[in-house]
Amino acid sequence: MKVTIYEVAKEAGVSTATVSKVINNTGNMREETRKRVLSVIKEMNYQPNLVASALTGKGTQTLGLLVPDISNPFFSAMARQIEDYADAQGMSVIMCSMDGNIEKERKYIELLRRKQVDGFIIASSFQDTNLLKDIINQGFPIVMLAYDDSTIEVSKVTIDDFKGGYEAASHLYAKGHRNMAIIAEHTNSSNLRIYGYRVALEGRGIEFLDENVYRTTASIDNGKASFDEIFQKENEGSPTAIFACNDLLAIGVIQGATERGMNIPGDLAIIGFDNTILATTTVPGLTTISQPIAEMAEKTVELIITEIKQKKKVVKRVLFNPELISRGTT
Amino acid sequence: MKVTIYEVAKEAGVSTATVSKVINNTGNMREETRKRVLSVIKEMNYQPNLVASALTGKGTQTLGLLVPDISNPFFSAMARQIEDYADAQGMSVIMCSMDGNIEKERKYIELLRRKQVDGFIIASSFQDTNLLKDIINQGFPIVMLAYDDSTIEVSKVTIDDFKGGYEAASHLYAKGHRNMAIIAEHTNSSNLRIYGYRVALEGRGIEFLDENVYRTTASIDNGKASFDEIFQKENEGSPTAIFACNDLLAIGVIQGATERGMNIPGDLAIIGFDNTILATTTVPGLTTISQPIAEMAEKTVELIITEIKQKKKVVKRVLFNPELISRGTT
DNA sequence: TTGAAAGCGCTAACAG
DNA sequence: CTGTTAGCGCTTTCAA
Repeated sequence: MKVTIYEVAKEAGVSTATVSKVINNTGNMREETRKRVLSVIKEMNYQPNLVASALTGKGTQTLGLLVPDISNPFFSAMARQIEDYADAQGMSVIMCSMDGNIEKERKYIELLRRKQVDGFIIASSFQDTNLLKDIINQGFPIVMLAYDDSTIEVSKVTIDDFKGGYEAASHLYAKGHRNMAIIAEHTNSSNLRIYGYRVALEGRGIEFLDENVYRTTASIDNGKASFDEIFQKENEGSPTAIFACNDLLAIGVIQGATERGMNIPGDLAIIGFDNTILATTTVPGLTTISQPIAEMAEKTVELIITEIKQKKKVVKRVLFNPELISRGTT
Repeated sequence: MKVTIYEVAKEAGVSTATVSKVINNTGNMREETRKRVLSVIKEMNYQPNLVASALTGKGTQTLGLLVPDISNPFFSAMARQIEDYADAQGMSVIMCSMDGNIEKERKYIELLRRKQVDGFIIASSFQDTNLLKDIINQGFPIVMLAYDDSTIEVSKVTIDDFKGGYEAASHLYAKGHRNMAIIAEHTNSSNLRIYGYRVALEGRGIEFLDENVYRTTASIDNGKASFDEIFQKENEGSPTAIFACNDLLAIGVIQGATERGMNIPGDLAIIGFDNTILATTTVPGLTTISQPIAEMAEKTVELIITEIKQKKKVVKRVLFNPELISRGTT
């Protein structure tokens, strides 16, 4: 049988209240008593039952992390950092991959609610924002990470997507490119990146053409498909550079270009976004826009924990700076 | 205020016992009663508190997943599958990255114990096996995934590492290589892979030399460092092929070789292990030995859940077959 | 078919 | 400084 606070109390010759106090370092008591209880705890290898403790109102010390797909290197890198910072605060994290699927979103949100998680971290995107609004109304702390939906009033930690797009375009321009295409997702952040890219180009007198924007969803295969689409218009005006809104897409482009025997960056320059591990494994290495994942994760955890502790809603926006990592593809 | 089973009971004009029965689909009752309770539940948007339910003895419906590092693509792929299969059984998973760090192992194990997880999945490796033995003795269900330590008596789901090594060597031999090196980790599974590799070579009359085995830990940088080590012996007998015991190491080798201007696979053939997403992003693609991650994850979840439900230890060993995925590096 | 009531293990007034 | 006790929200006999 598992040892409970009662056994410890009896063995130490005190009440459960006293034991509870030493566990939680609350209240005062004679040093001698504390010592004795402590030694009994150790001797019996007593492990407080956090479920019972949670039931009395002290939270579950667990966070729900909702990402599109934990097996995507960008999110797993993010998850890892979140795990570390959360753990440093005594919090565990339950991971949930949504796959952009509304049904999964509903199921997971409900499950986490029932499990009484202390807060939610929503990363990157979410389809059914009404679900989010519901839990916000129910008073659950939420922080959005790398995801900005202005209709949702919660703290948000994001990168400056506009600036990222601007820098990508500026970099390509500096390398001499005048005709470029962009492969983007159907997301808010992609839109901002496109906008930054556009402003950078127009500021340099280059016309921005909507037809040079290709939309798809993040995957290597889709990147390759977009590449094919771009280059099957066998016209003379093919772009000399492509800005992909994430590394996965950029790698698809690299693969497509390589298959066609194109030289990178000679025939085609490529720049990605996110600076995932994948950007370091290609040959040549992928030039990309880096997000400071660790700092973003740290800030996210800090915000959510603050909100949990204060037991009142806080709404802050924290914006991080993107950084261009120049490698071989440009 | 959150709505509890009491409010529901009162509103429906029944006792909490009855509400509990309809939630859990237990006991019998008039259909009309059930209907009425159900409608009140819906109308009040009642969400049963799983923490309270856990306290009464019905488990927490959560699993602890202990991996070396969730940001490593192999483990994040694994985690994703485990999450899916666990969720299908109504279980959540708390992720924990150990980093091969004994202190973290101790902390996480203790935390998960206190949180009353229903079971543990230990993936790939673990330093302090005594911790494992302790929780086994305390009756916690455990399954080991892609990790075989014969001193620990629990269910295990692994790949046939011997066969994987054997096939890697056979493949290289078939491609005409006679002088090869192997980069391995300090793990049991690496040892088995080396052994399979050795048997394959010796069976073909090739002498196996211990000096051709390089040991390190999994990372791209270490792979590159091992490559350098192999080729800095500027002797004439440099290997024409390298078998790396995982994709990360293999990619380090690709990078090292590329930097030296070597042609792959012309000057050097490379084969990895795991078939992670990284193997698809290199150019040329990395030939590697694939582990059936989805099936392994499914089996793992099945075993742990069976053990949890039966409330008694079961010890099974499930072995999966590796598969050679031939790409451009050989 | 339904309900009363005793827990599950811990916490937090409150009293002594 | 320490203990008594009433919950936290749900489940589960056992009676009725």
